[in-house]
Amino acid sequence: MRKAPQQARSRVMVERIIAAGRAVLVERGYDAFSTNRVATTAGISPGSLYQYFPDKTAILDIVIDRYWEEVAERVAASLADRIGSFGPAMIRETADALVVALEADRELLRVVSEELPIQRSRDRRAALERRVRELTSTYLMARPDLTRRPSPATTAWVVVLAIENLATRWVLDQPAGIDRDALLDEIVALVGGYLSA
Amino acid sequence: MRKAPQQARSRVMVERIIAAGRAVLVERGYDAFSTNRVATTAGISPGSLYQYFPDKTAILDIVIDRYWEEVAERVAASLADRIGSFGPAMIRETADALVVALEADRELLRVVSEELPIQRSRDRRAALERRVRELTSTYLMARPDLTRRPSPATTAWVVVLAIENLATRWVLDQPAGIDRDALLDEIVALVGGYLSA
DNA sequence: TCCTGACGCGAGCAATAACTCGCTTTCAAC
DNA sequence: GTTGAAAGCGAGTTATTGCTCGCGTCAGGA
Repeated sequence: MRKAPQQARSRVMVERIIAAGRAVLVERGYDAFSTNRVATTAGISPGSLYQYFPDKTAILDIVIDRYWEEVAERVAASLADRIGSFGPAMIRETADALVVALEADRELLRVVSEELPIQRSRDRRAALERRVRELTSTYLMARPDLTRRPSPATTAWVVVLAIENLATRWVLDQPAGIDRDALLDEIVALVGGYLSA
Repeated sequence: MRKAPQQARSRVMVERIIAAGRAVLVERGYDAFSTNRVATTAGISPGSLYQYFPDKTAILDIVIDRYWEEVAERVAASLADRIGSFGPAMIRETADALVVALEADRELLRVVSEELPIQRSRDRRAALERRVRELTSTYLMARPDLTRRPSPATTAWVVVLAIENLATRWVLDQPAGIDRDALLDEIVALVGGYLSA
């Protein structure tokens, strides 16, 4: 950020710009994400925009960061509720929390996952993924009775990737014949079967 | 294509343009994929480019189409070799064929998967995915003894998505501590465990 | 060899977009 | 109320890019 907003009106404007950025992204797509259009949508002038954001990508980054932050927070909250539980129920509930979090802003998920040059959101997403993977890995090391797989790190990699991808594709594609409960059944079967294979 | 090349030299040029398109994509990234740069890289003038391609996206589409075509062909060839076989060996060999096919042009895979606004390659990729899914689904219906999962369509969706994603991420991220054999072990365990869950 | 159409060229047009700068308006401390 | 700084404006600058068009060149059949 180029300069910290000091007065209340400017803090409001920064928020309006971010909100407008999200709106443009969702309603017009990434191609239409120009500084001029974001400014117009926010009801301000391009010059004002550049008082607080050094360039176009800074706005984009904040929108994306906030999105993943929100997803992470929701999943983390669900996990915190169930510390100590384990087995199929835990898998199911965690997957459910992820699906709910992704569904909360399906339109932005679509843009972020399918339209954006992924490089942009990659770092933040990878960081989130790594955190979850490490959590899973240490959990597996602490409870070796839960699986017959030899390497906790590898196992965590597989599980996290599989769940993340299934949840994302399900939310975006809404495949016919698979409702939410069916999806969770499949995820539990996939992960459960894998861990005891 | 705007006009069919008739003489040999123009046919050569069309190929040179496509090759240059691939090169620009791989070496400079999607952002640098401009018609002028593609023309310069091909050693021709922008005007010549437009004699055969109606617009920029036409070149891009051909490059991407050819990539997925090649991947599909390699996997299909591997499957054709093993018609009739089944079980863990088939899973392993098919996954292996996919990994090999994706590794053949890792750099282009990176651009196509991570840098391109996915919408571009989505149709072709989705078509390929659907073909494989339907194949898997009918196979599962013909051999209900192979799995305990109730819905062949859903099972195929899960299996294809999981394998595709694990293979792609492995090729692109080269995760430490997981070599090719380990990856295939994990895929076999994941899919095998799931089918008998 | 000549001629016609296919081929190829590259300067340049039109549109767009990121970003700036000189100016006015608003705020708040005194 | 005065004043200096912060906030806000929007026309304009610069750079890029997709694409065209008029003109010269080359291939190959007669």
